[in-house]
Amino acid sequence: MKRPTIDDIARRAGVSKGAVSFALNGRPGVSSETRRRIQAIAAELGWQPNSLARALFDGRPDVLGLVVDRPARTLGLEPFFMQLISGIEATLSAASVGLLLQMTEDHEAEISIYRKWWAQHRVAGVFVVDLRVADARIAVLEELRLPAVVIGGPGGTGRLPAVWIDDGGALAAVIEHLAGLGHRRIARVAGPEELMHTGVRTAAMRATAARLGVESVTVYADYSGESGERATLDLLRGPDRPTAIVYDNDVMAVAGTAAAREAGISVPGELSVVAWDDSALCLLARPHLTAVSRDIAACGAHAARALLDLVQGREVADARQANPRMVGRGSTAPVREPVQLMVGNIETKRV
Amino acid sequence: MKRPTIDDIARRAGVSKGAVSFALNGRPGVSSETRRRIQAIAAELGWQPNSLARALFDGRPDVLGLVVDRPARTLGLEPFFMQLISGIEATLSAASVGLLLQMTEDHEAEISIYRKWWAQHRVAGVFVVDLRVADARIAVLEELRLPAVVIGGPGGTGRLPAVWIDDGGALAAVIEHLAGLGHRRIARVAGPEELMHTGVRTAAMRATAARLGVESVTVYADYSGESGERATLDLLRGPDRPTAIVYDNDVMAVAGTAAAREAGISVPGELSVVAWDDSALCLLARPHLTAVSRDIAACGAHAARALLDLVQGREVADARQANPRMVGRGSTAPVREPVQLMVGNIETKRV
DNA sequence: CGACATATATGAACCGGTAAATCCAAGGGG
DNA sequence: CCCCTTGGATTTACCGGTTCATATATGTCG
Repeated sequence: MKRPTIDDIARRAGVSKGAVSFALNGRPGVSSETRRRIQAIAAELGWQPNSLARALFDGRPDVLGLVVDRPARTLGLEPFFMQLISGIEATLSAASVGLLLQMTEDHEAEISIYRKWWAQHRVAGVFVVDLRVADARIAVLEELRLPAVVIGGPGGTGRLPAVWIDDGGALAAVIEHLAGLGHRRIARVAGPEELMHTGVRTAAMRATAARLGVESVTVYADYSGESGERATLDLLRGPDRPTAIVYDNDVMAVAGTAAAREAGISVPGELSVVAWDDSALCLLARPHLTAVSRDIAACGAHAARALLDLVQGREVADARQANPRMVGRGSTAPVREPVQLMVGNIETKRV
Repeated sequence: MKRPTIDDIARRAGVSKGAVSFALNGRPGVSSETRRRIQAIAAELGWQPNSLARALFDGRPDVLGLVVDRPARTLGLEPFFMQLISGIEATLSAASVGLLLQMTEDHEAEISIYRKWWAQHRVAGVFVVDLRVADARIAVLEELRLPAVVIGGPGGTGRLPAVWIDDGGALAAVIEHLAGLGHRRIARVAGPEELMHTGVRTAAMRATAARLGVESVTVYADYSGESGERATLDLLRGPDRPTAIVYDNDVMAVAGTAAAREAGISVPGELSVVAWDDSALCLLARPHLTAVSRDIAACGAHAARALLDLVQGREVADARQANPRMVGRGSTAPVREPVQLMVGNIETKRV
């Protein structure tokens, strides 16, 4: 099957190539009569612009790129990416812009992918995810002048526009909720320390805990179920056993909950659990997990719109997304009597 | 930053554009001395071919496409796609070929994406997943002569090469295993009936059950946790309660197991459970789920190699991937005494 | 009625590669 | 000494669009 070109249309319409281009792109230079005729022929032939020719001319393809740099092992269960991608995709496909996806397991490799994409004119811009503290990608993208939108932040994104969800506020709300239930020793099993939002949450946790006068401790894991399990058991066997644990993703929360119960610690009786990212996983676990729910797809959609704008040379401002909210379920409960009493006493004395 | 072109190199080397092209593509027509000089300059300038110009010339971009047509809701937890994509990606990125990803929630829409991709010269070929019975995509792709490799089958793929995993054999092995444990009433919570591999598994189940003289029943669900839960409860409350259930994916298996236990049915005491797709999810559940383990990433990698070959005009044969194997864990056990005795009696009488 | 603006269309250049055709000089054979 | 081959390079056309400079007609106005 041969794909029609504007030359075919021009011949059929008995006009020049240029006229066809004008007619199909809605720019002046052809009579409305001719325009209609040309459009009719184009429709009849099923003509579609050759994206390569177009992109070659204006030096920029209508494709945006996303590099995912996480071990495939932890990626599979992580609903985050699929949701993010589906949000991005919804916006891009409406704009007839493609999404180029590449996976890697190495920060340096990711940077060289950007360089390559840029040099080969493969993408007009990129989405940056999993922002790190002092992220090396930022400087490279600025140097290349490759349009980029960072999903994450705020801060640490240089001159690149950022789209983010207020993790700090959400974590504060979680701590407040737990403190309200009487918890006085709250632990958190966090994601990798080098990730920016891990730091944001840690800071928020520290501040909120201090404000409310509760103890807090953060241990770092890698988002995988095994790491969550290990971290949980360490916390539960340690000297000051927490009465509540907040997890930085739902995979670790589910694994941690199962591990705790196997160790004979009832959830939520002796331990309350809060998950981050409210995916179906939280409903697969028993009890159902209380979780922080964020609209990740909406965030992706917003980032996509921002990047489309940026590529077209428009100014783009940083944007905080709708606040996450906590969905209460069966994994959180008031602290049990003995502990509560003791704490109560202390509190009473203080008053 | 300006990206160097072969013209820049030609000027620097004091030769013509053509000479540079020959030198950099390793074709005859330049002396080895000149070739070295040109290559050195190209390396120094950090030249990379403009993929658009190249693709425009030979009418085919070095990009392959994948359309994922599943509701975003069930996609998130489905480790299948991430594993498949990561396998595909590993092969493609080694070959410097991009992967264009698009999501949709509509079979018809998927077909029009193919037409559009083809008409716009966006991809050189596509991967087809979730093969259906009498799949409408096959004819369209053949008509367009768009190179395509079907991940799924065998059969029903027309003239398109297929790469598949032997689901039928694996299901037979599972039934044999369960029958060996004494199970005589085995149910299966399957994926959507319109999917080809669902049918393959159903046929294998029926045949194996008949051969071994066990009862089998299949009910259809949609891969989501809720649907798995519902199907499980229906089976357990029905007249002939099965003593074992095989699930077509791990999400439904986990949900089903949890639902059964909540209904007071012990796993594996009163009910054995086998999951399909051995992801981390199976280890998050309690008890750990016995599962059919397939190397999905390897399958994706193979499909990618096949499609790369196909795009370059080489003949590609159908290929069955390494057989899946069953990983025994805590969710399967011999049938309990009362049932086993009863069945035993019947069997004895028959003999 | 001639000068001039306007509308409509054409032709050619360009984007950055690839490849076929052509050119040129050196070397070999008759 | 001339013809022919051959290696090494150049020229040129082409892929399929976009756009700019340039032609023609048409109409307007002084």
